[in-house]
Amino acid sequence: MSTGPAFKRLPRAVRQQQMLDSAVRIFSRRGYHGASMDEIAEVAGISKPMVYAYLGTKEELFVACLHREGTRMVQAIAGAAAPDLPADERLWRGLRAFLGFVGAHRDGWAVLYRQARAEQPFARELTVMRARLVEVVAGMLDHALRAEGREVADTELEVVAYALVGASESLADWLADHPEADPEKTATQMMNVAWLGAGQLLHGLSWRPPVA
Amino acid sequence: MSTGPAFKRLPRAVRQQQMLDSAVRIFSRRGYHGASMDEIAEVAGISKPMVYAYLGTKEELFVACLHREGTRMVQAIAGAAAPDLPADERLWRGLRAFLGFVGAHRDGWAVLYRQARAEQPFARELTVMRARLVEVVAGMLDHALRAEGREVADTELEVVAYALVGASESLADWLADHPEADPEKTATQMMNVAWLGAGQLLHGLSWRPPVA
Amino acid sequence: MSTGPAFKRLPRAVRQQQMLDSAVRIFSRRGYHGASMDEIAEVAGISKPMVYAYLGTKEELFVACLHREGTRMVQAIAGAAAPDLPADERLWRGLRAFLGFVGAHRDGWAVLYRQARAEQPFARELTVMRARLVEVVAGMLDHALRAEGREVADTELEVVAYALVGASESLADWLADHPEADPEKTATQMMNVAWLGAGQLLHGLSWRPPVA
Amino acid sequence: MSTGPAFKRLPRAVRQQQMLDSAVRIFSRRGYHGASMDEIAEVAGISKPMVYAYLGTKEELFVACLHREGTRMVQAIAGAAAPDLPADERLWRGLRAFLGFVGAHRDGWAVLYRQARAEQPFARELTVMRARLVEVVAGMLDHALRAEGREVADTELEVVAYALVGASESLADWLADHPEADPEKTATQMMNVAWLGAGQLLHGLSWRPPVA
DNA sequence: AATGAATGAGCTTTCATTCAT
DNA sequence: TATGAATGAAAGCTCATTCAT
Repeated sequence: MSTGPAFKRLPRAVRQQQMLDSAVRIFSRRGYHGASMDEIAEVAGISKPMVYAYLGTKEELFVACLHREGTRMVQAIAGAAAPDLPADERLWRGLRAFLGFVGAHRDGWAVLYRQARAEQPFARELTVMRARLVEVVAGMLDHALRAEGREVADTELEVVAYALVGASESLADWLADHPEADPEKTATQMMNVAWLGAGQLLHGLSWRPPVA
Repeated sequence: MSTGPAFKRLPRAVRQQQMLDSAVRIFSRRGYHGASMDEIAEVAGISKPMVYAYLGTKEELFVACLHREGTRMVQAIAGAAAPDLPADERLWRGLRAFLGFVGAHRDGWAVLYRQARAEQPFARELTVMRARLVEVVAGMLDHALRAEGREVADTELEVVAYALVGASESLADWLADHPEADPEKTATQMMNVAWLGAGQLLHGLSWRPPVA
Repeated sequence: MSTGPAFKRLPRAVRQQQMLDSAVRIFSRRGYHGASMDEIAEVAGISKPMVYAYLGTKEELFVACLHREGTRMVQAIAGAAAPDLPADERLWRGLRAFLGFVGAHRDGWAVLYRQARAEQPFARELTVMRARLVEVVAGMLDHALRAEGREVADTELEVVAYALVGASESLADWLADHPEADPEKTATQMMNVAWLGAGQLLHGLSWRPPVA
Repeated sequence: MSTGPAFKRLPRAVRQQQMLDSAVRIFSRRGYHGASMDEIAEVAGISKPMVYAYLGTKEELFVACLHREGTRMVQAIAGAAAPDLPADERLWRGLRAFLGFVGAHRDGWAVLYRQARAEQPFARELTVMRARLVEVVAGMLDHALRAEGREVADTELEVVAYALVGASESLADWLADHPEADPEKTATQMMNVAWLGAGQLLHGLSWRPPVA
């Protein structure tokens, strides 16, 4: 007597992952509008009504993709920046994780993200996503400030964090368009701007990654 | 024998601008795919075939919008940053001009840009556009560097410029979502990150805009 | 539990035939350009997207019609002219079959054919079709020649066959415009010209169909 | 003092011929539907409203082309076949004139004709045109018959003439598709079929053009 | 659970044709 | 006379989405 049904048909969870996999592939390759439910279903090796049954409309399907990939990314970053390190080290690790992730999924995350930015219906999901990131970064900064016994208004912190996140997203985009570029090096350069600022860069200073 | 405005049979040049105006509005409001040529024509107060006659296909029309708005923006920025000022002053002016422009055309440039990134066919136009911006920013930095007798590889400059532009774009986005925010103040904060870097910010330093 | 006809959800093969039937009707009635996919779908009792799903674009649909009707016709003719009869008998039977077929499908084949000649994209299909016919006729002639121990260059045969086919097509056209005319009699007259030639006709000779 | 107006603008008749010239060019090159009034006007070096003013709608314009070219052709043929020659000689001259004409206007007449056959609205004009030809041919045959003291029903004559005309048209078409072919030779072969008939050809007879 | 059959709705694009100057 | 400006109307094609089996 088995502990569960015999799955001649694959179990629901597995099927869903297959669908998401192919959806991510197609959305990335063709863009949100260029992708057709037909092709997605075909690539998933399944019939269209199944896709609707499991993951809802095209919009919902895209959100699901966004969600899954975004969660993976946030985890990758959060996992990299241990809270008990100095601020610059944490920032560096976070950045490296972020750009590393994007570099490794050049055709996945970055493109989905780009698509999402273009369409209003995904604003909500994006906002949530970005909020998590900003929160992480702002947390780092706040932590460091408190360690020095100083304090800053929340909105100011948010704007700074937002700028940092924005710059990183931009570089992520740039990475997606430059397959030959090295994420590690790009992260270093970003760190230079972010940590030292253009002013000091111009005066010859530069930041170097700690030796691992 | 009134010399008053004739509402029909306008000369080509005038009609074209009307069309572009309407197209920018609609593309921004609905997105590239969401926009229909019907609506664009209607808002322009003209029939569809005229749009095709004067500005070509939807794709070409979008490129035309991108081109016009992009050119305006670049001019606004380049005009603001006089070449004979110190680097931080130039950067500041450029930033302020950029965020000011975006703030003033909240429904124009930023949205078009976002749309364009999502669709392959506009890659070319975008590359050109961005190249101009990056060139302006990189030019500022390069100028400052040479003044100090130092030199940096082009790609490095490009990445830094890219990060700065990206951070600004991000804040532009943030501005678009926070109508109550003050562009001037946002520019100042951005300048802080960009010029001083997070490191110094954390140590209590801060940059202040020069008194006009 | 009726086994009566279901009017919806028919299997693909059936629908395709319905579509082709309707397409042939409409193309013949309105001409290739005059025909609209809308009307074809409507007459087939189905929605437009199905037509596209099963038979492709308008051009492909027309080719499919041409192909189906042409094949039917060639079969009718080839089946009529048994290879072991004398040449004139075979020619006669072929002719009769051809004009009979056209007479029976007055609104089908002849009109499609006429349409196809006018449009470049169908040249290929037409060439193939006509080649089959010419081949059949040339085959008859060649067979007869060899039986007499003589031989003629292929191109000459082709031209003669072409002329015969052309004359027949012309009469087919004439039939289409004279609904009261008798295909059988027309075939006899054609046979007179084709077999005896105008020269002998003028001298009082005439050819009579063999008593069946 | 000039005997007429000074034509800074070309006189109407000349303009019309220019338009017809370019119309024939475009109709032949693109087909009736593929041709656009825009292109015709452009090629004629004139504005569209002028075309409408001078030659009416697209349909009327096409009929005008058909008419002019058809008339030229009929004249060429009628002029070639002098009535006081023996029947075969007249037939031969007519044929040669016809195929010669078509060969010389490969992109003109044959293509217009092909187009016209495909569209109902031109049936009338075509009927008239063909009637003139059939009349000419039937006249030749009738003349020859009467010379021998015999007589044939009109419809029979018409069918025979029709077959001959049809065969010739077919070969004209064939010529249009085979630019390398020699009209003279094609005419000879046609004459063989038409005059001697397939029966005698098969027995080794052949007709030769009279030495000029 | 799974799918082939089916469609409503909409979009871009083109063209013959006519005003108004 | 001559033309740039303007449009009504329609057609081909695609797609997300849902029945009926």
